[in-house]
Amino acid sequence: MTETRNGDEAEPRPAEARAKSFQAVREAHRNELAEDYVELIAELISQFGEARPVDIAARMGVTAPTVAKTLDRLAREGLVARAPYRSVFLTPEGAALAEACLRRHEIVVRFLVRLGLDPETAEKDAEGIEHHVSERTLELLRDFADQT
Amino acid sequence: MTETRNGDEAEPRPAEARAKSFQAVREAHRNELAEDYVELIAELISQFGEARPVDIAARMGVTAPTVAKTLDRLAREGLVARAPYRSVFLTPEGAALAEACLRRHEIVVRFLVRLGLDPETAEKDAEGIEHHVSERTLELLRDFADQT
DNA sequence: ATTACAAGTTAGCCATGTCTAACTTAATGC
DNA sequence: GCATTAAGTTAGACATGGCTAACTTGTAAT
Repeated sequence: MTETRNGDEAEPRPAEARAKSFQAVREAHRNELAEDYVELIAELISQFGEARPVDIAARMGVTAPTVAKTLDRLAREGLVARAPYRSVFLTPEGAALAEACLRRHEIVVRFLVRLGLDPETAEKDAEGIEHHVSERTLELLRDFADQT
Repeated sequence: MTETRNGDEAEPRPAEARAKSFQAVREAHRNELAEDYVELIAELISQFGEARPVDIAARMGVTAPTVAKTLDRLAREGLVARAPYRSVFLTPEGAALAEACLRRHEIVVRFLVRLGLDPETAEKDAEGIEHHVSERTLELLRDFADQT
């Protein structure tokens, strides 16, 4: 039996298309942490001149060893540069990614606020949403936010 | 040195608030898979009368053993009921969760389409976004989508 | 009734992301 | 300059969510 189906009904949505969507979400999840880190690191650097693991930990809401492990991965991936017992810095690629993320983040926040959400909740929701917004959707959100 | 800071500048956003946002996102991620499964199972049941692991696998874009493992977890959590070599069904809690998710999913899709996105991309983006939308935001999206 | 094939399961591997506990290094204050 | 303490690292545990390979079960067709 392959998918008992009464033939004349319209296919709600092909199985493979859905599979692709879910695969894309999983893919997004894999990048998500990296994006949050470089975004935060960029911010810390512009605020304090450096990004220390302890500050990252406080803002990400995780412990220091978790930060260390993640930074190792990001270094492996060429997004950050680090030396033992020193602050973290972004590579050019890391900086580029951070900038793109920051831009996207701000668009999402601006959109949500424009929609009528309070800034605090907007920040919170944006944190989750931003990684799942396609380029096309981002444009639309921007247009909406920029509407007079 | 605790957070070198020049004192008179306004705090961009308190560290603990951000930590909370990220923790919320991680929390959402933990529920995400469960929600996607019950949502899909509900749909398969209404379409075909039953939800078979093989159909779930095809639509989630994963292999059968992965589905089996996940279904075991969902059963442990009381969301689905299953017997060896049989189709899967939802418990009352599972059905309730599925309904809530479906409702949310549709609002997000409707909103995106209303915004000007093509239905296919809307479905795709919704899959990622829906799990990160607060109740308040959902209301706003609904209002926007329902606007004449 | 047997056989063959599709579906489901089990076992075991791997990477990720979290944690705690224990240790090392660096910097600060006296 | 030495001791104290904060920051960073290392080791090791655990859960999750993927996978492949190999086995079992159920069913459909001859």
